[in-house]
Amino acid sequence: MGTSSRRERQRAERHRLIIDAAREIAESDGWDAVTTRRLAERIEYSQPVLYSHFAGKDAIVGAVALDGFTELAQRLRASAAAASDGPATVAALAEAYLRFAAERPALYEAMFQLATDYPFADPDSPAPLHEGFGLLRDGLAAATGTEDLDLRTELFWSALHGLVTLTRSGRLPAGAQGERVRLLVEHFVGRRG
Amino acid sequence: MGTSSRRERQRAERHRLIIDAAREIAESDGWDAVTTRRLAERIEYSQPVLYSHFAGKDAIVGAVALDGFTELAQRLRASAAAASDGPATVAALAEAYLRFAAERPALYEAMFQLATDYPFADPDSPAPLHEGFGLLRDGLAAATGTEDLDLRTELFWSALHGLVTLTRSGRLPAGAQGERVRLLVEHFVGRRG
DNA sequence: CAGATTGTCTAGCGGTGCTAGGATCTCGTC
DNA sequence: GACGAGATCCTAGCACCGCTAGACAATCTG
Repeated sequence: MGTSSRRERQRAERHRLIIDAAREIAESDGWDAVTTRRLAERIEYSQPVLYSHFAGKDAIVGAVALDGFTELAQRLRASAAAASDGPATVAALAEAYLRFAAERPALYEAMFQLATDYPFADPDSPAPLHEGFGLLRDGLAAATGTEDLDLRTELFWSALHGLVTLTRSGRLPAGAQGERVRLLVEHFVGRRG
Repeated sequence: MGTSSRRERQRAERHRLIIDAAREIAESDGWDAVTTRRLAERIEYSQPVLYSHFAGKDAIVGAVALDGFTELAQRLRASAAAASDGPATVAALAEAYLRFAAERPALYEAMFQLATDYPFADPDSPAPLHEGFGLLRDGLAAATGTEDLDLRTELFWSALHGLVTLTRSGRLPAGAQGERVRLLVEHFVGRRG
């Protein structure tokens, strides 16, 4: 039984190793470079071992995406905690969101383009997603009240996500992101001069 | 020379045939089902023929995407023309945009997820993209003036695009799209009651 | 030590985008 | 009308993909 607990621990370590390897390859060479053969080589096991940990490649991507949602929630939490009043919180959240997307492009891609599961509002959705949505909602509530709060949060998230994807694909010029954030916050917390 | 013009015409027809075949397969079975082998079978030629028309599969997807941008611009133009005043135009544009994305999912995917070229604001970008952006801009200008117009147009497009992708991936519940459009327009043309 | 169980690897399946090289068909010229 | 030149097209195959069956080795159990 002592041995079997060691086995379980080693298995968990290898599980983590696979996820980290996938993330590292994706961050350095893009998700196209994340193939089961390369993953196997990286973790120094053969391909079939991957399938004893995950149902398939999609599940591995999904695990990386979940890590991403955790990191995003962390960043949003920190930025909201550091802001002074309601409107400043909304601005800080937006900036933190866009900064995360810019600094972790492979992670963001896994979260929103590759792993299409994990719905937001669903009670069954993993905690980090729930928390991320909740942080945005609380920020908006502090700045603008609770009317249509869920819908406005969804809209706010949509605008942020749209900015990220359109900027990333080169559709929007990358330069004026700061100005766009300013306008975004203006539109969502009401204008004042 | 009469024969060579016929040859050119036939080549152009086959070019069109390839694009339409790709679009049809994508719309009925998804883009994963659009393979060069299936395309070749559909147009009743062998695979290499595809490569005498397009540089690769990406170029075929890009051609479908361009068709999509043309159709989107057409819809936006029609909906703007039918609207009464400025705010109504903005609402009509938003509704037309979301309706297009909902009715032509494969086309929208080609335009925004698969064919990452074609920037918006660039003067070199194809006419339909330019026109689509211009229609959104003109609608916003009629409702809200010209201050920060380009940036606000980019933001408006981002919000629409974010709504589309998050809804499509199941992240947002599909039901309340009408309410979200109402809020979106409210946020962009100013609140009144 | 023998047997059962667990863990891992080799080898291979059917699929992908893409291309080299040969066959065929059409055309202008004699 | 026969013929060489050139355009046109197809067969066959490359390297890669995600995934899996079945053989092999290591470990635990009686």
